[in-house]
Amino acid sequence: MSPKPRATDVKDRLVEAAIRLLDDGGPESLQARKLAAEVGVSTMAVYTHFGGMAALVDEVVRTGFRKLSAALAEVGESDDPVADVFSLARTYRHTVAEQPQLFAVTFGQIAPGGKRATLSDLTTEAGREAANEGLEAFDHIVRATERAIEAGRFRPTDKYQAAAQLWSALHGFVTLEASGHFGPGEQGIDHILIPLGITLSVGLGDTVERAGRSAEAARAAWRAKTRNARQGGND
Amino acid sequence: MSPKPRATDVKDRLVEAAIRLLDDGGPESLQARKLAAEVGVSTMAVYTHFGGMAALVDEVVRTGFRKLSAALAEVGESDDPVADVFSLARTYRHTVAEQPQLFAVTFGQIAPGGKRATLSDLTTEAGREAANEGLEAFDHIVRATERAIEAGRFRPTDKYQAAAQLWSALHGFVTLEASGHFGPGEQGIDHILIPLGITLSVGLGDTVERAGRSAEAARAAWRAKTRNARQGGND
DNA sequence: ATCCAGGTATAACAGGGTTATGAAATACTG
DNA sequence: CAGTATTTCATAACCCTGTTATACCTGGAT
Repeated sequence: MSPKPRATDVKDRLVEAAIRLLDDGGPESLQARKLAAEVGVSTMAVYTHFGGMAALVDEVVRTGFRKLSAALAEVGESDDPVADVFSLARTYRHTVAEQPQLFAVTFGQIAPGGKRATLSDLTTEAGREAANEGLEAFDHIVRATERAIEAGRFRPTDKYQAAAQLWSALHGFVTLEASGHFGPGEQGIDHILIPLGITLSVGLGDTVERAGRSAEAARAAWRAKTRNARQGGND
Repeated sequence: MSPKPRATDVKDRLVEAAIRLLDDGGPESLQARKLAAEVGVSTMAVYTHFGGMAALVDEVVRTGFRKLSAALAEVGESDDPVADVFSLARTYRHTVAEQPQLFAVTFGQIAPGGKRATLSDLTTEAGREAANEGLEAFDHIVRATERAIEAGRFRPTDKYQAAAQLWSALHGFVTLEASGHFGPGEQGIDHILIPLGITLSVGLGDTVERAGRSAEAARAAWRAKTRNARQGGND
């Protein structure tokens, strides 16, 4: 079945190098020749392993969604589902802000070579898997929303509909922030994202006081987590 | 001062042709040679009038923001500012959905050739003007928010902060819808966008009943407008 | 009539993705 | 163990796209 798997990790190394080039030099650096030079192979590797640059980019997109989904999975579930929503928002925003170039590609917004990525016209296998990973990321928001409804914090409504509202708002903020609105640095979080979360929570049925306390709890949890991460040394 | 203004409208025709190519064939169709063929000139025209494809794309971006701003300006101001917010949302969504390729470029999300457009690294004059036009579009939301606060519908808060929340949510919905989530057609409007607007209005201080009535008023106004547009024949 | 300045076409160059081809390396087969 | 098939990879070319160098042409100024 496998006559010559001489260096099978070339495929993975190509994807890793692609993300590295992307982070460093933006989409214009994501070129077959640079990629090959980075890994130490010829450009043919791109075609034997992926079939072309488009499919390799699909794989990069898939990796982005997987990273996002993994980051959201790490948030876990506390006994305050609304605080969990705020934690998911902070994590979503942080993950994207850390690798803006990767996620610009991931969200189908930039595509090296000028291709569009409408999720409907995903042809490659990796592209379809990427769409699934994206839904998986969304599912974390759905579950937190469901628990908020069950806990009586949100009015009983369709959980997907409510989660889609939260996702829209969160994604819009992250996108606009990444595009340079809301100024540089982290000021957009306190000035817009957290107030936006409170507005939505209240609009979905929570009280201003409880939503505010949940936002504060999520902020404390976030500080503790980043402090541990810095002490721990990784990331 | 003007030695040979033989066909000065070439510049405008290039931008028009660029948008046409974009709408029809996506960003990959936006090429200097196709553009020149479409207008009936040589590729040199791109360089004498713009200096390169990048500057031409900046001009396309500027046109997109101007269209958006003009569409929002047409909404006008009624005596129900919250209904105006809903009307702005419908208009924003409709304008983008009508020319998804154009606005994918406009929002700096796709850039033919794989360039990024972070608003911070806009070098050309057209790029800076585009950013201003974008702020102008945002200003329509700010003004409606301001009137909602003055009318006592929204709690007194910073109008920019509240408007940024509305903008994030609206932009996020439009972006995700354009990427293919929320399914095809217009179902996302009733299922997500309008409920999202009600959620935000309530969260910002309005009552559920009044927000719902404003949403309904905006829907009626929208139907009347589209009916007139169809009868009128244009668009 | 002559000169000059700017727009234009032509043709070449540069740098991307892609492909044809052959060599090298491994697993299966006898 | 020899041979064969199959997969990976390097080389070199090909095509397409943005860009540029150059000469021409046009229209107004002198």
